[in-house]
Amino acid sequence: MARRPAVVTIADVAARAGVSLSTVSRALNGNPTVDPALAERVRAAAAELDYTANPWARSLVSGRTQTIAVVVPDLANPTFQTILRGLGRAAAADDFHVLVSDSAESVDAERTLATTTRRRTDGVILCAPRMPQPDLDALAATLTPLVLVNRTSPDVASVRADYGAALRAQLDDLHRLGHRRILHLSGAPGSASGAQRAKALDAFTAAHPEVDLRRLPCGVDADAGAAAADAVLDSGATAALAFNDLVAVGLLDAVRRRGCRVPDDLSIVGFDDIPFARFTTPALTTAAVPAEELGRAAWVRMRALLSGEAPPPSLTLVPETVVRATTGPPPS
Amino acid sequence: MARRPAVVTIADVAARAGVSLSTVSRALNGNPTVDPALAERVRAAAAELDYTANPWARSLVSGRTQTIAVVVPDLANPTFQTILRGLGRAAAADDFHVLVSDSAESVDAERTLATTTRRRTDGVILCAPRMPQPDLDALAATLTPLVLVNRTSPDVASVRADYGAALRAQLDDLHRLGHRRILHLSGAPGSASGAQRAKALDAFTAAHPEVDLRRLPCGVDADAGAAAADAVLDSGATAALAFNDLVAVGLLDAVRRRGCRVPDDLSIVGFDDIPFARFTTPALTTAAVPAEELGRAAWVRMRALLSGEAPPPSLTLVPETVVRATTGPPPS
DNA sequence: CTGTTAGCGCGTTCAC
DNA sequence: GTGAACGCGCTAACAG
Repeated sequence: MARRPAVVTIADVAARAGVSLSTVSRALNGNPTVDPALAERVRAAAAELDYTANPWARSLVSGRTQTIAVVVPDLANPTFQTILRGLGRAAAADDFHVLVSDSAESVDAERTLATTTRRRTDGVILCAPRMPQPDLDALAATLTPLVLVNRTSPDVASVRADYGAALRAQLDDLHRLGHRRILHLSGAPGSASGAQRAKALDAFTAAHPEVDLRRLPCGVDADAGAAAADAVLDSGATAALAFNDLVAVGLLDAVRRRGCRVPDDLSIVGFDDIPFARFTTPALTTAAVPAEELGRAAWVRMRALLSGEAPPPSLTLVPETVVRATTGPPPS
Repeated sequence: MARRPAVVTIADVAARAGVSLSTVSRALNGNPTVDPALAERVRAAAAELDYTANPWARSLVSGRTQTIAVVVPDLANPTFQTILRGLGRAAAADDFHVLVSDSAESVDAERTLATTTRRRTDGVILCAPRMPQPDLDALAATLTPLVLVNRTSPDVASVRADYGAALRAQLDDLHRLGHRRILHLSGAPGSASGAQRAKALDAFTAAHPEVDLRRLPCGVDADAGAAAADAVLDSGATAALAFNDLVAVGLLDAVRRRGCRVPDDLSIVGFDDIPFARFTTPALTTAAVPAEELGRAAWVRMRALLSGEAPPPSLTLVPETVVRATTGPPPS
């Protein structure tokens, strides 16, 4: 049984202003074909009654909700938090609301959530780093408007960071410092950025046969980084590149507890530049993924899509290397 | 002009199953007065057509949206992120959606957002740490169902951490260690938890006249903590209690850069136990606010409210002190 | 320029 | 047990 809250409807406003429903609707929606005097009277009545159009009724007829859906794998990940924040604030500035869902790292949930939340919103912005490409393409075909974050699919608007380019820069920096035994903590298998990075790794190996560049499968959080500490130390590598800052932080802490000096004994490089990267000891060298900017850019594309315009071209930002204090020359 | 996407409606299902609209509606809503065989036929038809009821039409008639609104001051704050995560996952488990808004630390925006998002959802969960109590009470009177996080108001469901009790415990620990000159970095003025803490500070001062306990106004983020470093060092205090871990982290980093040894020269205590607190150097002593649990508990109360039940009593969790390595005896 | 009318897609009384 | 009809609150055609 519906609790029907006693709210004021357009009929109340019409009665108070002494006009018809349509006039109220037109006046409040800024339709220019209304007599300015009447429009003013309507606005006054609406204000006195504290009237706001029922969003569901409005959506039912207009097909629009002023709301977008955002799907992320895990709200505990600083990068997604930051993307969400940038996105949310940008959308709010355009009077749009944001429906978030956290897929708990489940690709199935991502697919389901994207579809179900689409039904209650005007479009979806999807972060699905580990969804297989064919699945993503198939999903994208059924989902519009859609903006992808850190993924691409044919004819789909997207914004992404160039993980490959940034990794290349990090490798070059390490090489320039003299490192010849480098370990890459590769994160969970199957991620899209992981593929970009694998390519960069391959290219680097081809270009620098003198470098022993190995990969170590690994998780994506601080615990995973800590768990990898022994393997990293045993590997004899002089530098470790972490999948992200969380992994780097966990690794840094764990190796230091084992008496390893960073960067004297081991250089550590993160990825993302989360807010805390500045505050590790030593401060973490990393690549700054402009997550807030990605969020804003995703909104800009969604907004264009919603107004039927062609969205700005897909955006690729290359994370800038920020050298702090966890990197240095290899031990001699 | 409404883009009317070609979606299947209840009428399509009815036609396919060879029954009336009402039967489809009843069958799909589990109304027991439908012939089981018919119900099955309807479900089959719905499945084949991949039918889902239009949520806006459903909301329009039922008055329910399966969505709740969450308003937070800043999505960049780890505590709110964690609350949101716990809340979101709990709500999702009950098939509810979450509409988030970030007020950008503006009390005005909090008020507005709470009201406007209420109209598109079934209830709101409000984190408004700095809204003056009279304003909060007034807002609460117009907003139902409502669950407050870290605030209370007469007859309003709420979940909170007991900042006073936790601060008391921290002060006792410091006193037991021998500290007699203690500085409290009090955060932005006007926050509710700030008031609780002020009381705890007053009580401690009354009970321990031998202790020089001072307060230093301060912001709520790492930059604020860093900015307070000189003042803290000049004060001659042997221990500093930060408003939250962000402030503590900023302070810790800044004093160490100035050559101050922590905890030998200065003990630092945080508040919240954000994920990163384990990874500072030294690891941060703090009070663990169970943010994820608060989020879950907020949802449990909202769910009760939504089903017309009396919500569980207001919850007050006392953050547990977690002693790590930034605290020790004062310098002798 | 304004009022009347007809849906938007669904849940839910009512009769049958 | 099932179907027809109404109405949720609003916008957009259509007259006037």
